[in-house]
Amino acid sequence: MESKDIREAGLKVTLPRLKILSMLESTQHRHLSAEDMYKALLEDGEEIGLATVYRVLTQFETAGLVSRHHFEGGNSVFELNQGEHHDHILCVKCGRVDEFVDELIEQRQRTIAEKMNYQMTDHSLYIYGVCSTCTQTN
Amino acid sequence: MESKDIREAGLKVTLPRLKILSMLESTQHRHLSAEDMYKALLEDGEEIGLATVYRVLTQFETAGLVSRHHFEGGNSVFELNQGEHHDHILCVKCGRVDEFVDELIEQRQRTIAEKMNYQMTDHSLYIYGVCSTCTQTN
DNA sequence: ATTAATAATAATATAGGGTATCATTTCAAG
DNA sequence: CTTGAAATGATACCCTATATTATTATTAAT
Repeated sequence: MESKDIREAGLKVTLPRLKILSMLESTQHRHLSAEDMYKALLEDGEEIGLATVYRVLTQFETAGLVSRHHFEGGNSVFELNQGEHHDHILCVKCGRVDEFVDELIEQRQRTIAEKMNYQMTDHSLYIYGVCSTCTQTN
Repeated sequence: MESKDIREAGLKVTLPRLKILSMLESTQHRHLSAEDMYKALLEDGEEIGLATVYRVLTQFETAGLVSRHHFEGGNSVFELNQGEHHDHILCVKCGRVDEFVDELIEQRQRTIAEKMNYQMTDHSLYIYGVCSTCTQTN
């Protein structure tokens, strides 16, 4: 019942929003760019404009339904907010994305912000590397 | 003697490159966007094109002389590589940028990459918040 | 110093991600 | 249903950054 989430965000329940939300829920590739989604929707026979995809994703982000990530050297990528906060490790060769949680790093960041007299609002941590598959292949 | 660095990078020593390098060395604002530098050069009466600024900075990055950072919601920012590696904490209100080093976080990142079978090549950590000045002012 | 080979520059066009505009369509409350 | 408000889709546009290319500057060899 995704329509509930949309309604609770103060948005009308429309076909594009339902499609985009369900795509984010269902896909194995949980980190998708707006362009990715646009193309996938086209292939599914949905006539949804690219502008709408961007607009809806921005609204979802504002409503706290999704997060936007700016991975190095690529487009922005969107991810459904579910489960606990996590950071990302990604392969610079194949683009694979994995997630991890590390409470020690989280704490340490809070400590640093305090020490430097910042009221922390957010943080982003990306680890880049070559995944095991790509290491073996090459 | 900045010309040595440029020559060692396999690049010809030209006026634009000298100007850009010395600007990165001298400024208090050690984190500058290409646009920032372009404007500053214009004000100094230098006739250096924006494309050249971008080109030179990319070459410097390739040569390992500077690092490029993608701060949230702004242009790319360039910084001279000197001293040890550090991460950044920045103010979402005034754009102030501070640096910090935390060996514990560094280690932890390496451990995580290992555990997840990634050969780590790089990482980026940005903490966002409101700096002390902006907290008081508002 | 001159010169020739080569690389770099400046100006401009172009690319690419993302947003603004606006006429048309869709939703949902009565 | 009807109707007003909100959302959509098409397109134009903005902005950062890169590609193109004729001209200019640098360097190494004379």
